Amino acid sequence: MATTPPELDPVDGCCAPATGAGLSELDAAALAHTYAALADPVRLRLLSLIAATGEICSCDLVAPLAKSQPTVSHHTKVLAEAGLITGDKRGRWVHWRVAPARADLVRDLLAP
Amino acid sequence: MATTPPELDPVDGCCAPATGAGLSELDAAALAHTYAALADPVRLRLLSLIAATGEICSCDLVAPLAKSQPTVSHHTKVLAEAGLITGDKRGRWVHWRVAPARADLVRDLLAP
DNA sequence: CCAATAGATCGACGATTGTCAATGCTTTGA
DNA sequence: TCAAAGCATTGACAATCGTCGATCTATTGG
Repeated sequence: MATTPPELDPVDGCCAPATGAGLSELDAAALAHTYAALADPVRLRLLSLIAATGEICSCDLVAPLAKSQPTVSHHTKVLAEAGLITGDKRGRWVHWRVAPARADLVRDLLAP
Repeated sequence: MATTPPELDPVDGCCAPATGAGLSELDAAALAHTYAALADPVRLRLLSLIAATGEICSCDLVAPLAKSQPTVSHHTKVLAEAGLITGDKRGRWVHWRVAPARADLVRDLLAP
């Protein structure tokens, strides 16, 4: 390794400065968005409740999480926007499930 | 559903208040801490650079990430505190590597 | 010993986030 | 048709976070 730092040009004013190896900035942003959805204890417990029950209604999430209804609604929205869960409204209730395409991933994410 | 929240006592000094299924609050907090470390695009690119090179010095991280030196230092600290990377100081430089115990995990986390 | 360099820490700033009370919308049951 | 229930949205607030300039510490080379 160089005893003198390689001094790649600081920023060439234009495009992504040749990160060379590693994640692209786009991939990094997308990944970070997913991990941000998992970066909250309440959301992790929420997700694990959904994963454990297979399907659960929002009204049955408020009590175990010990959070207000708007707060639970907020967290389900974040997880849904990250594509980790999907909810379908049947009558008065919204039933949440792990997004099918992400089922395996979610299982791994909850027990790493 | 109870219209009144069950009023679990915030913490009963003892055990996890019957979440029933799912993650314990302790496990959730620990997991969330790890995912929080991954919830930033710059840290993900930083981690992928370390993973790609096997070992890299801080001075070689500033340019590819296009962030100031204090910012890079901050991010390496966050990743290290999450146990994802370890750095050893050799002379004037700190060399960063993926934490050996987490190598497999990190590989999966970067290519999910 | 001194000047230079790698890196950490501090202080400050704007931006984002988690939370709840209040309110609005929609669907059901009577 | 009406009251109630499930859920979303809004607005506000404190707390946390990402970033950088300035500064401090430690190590090297001369």
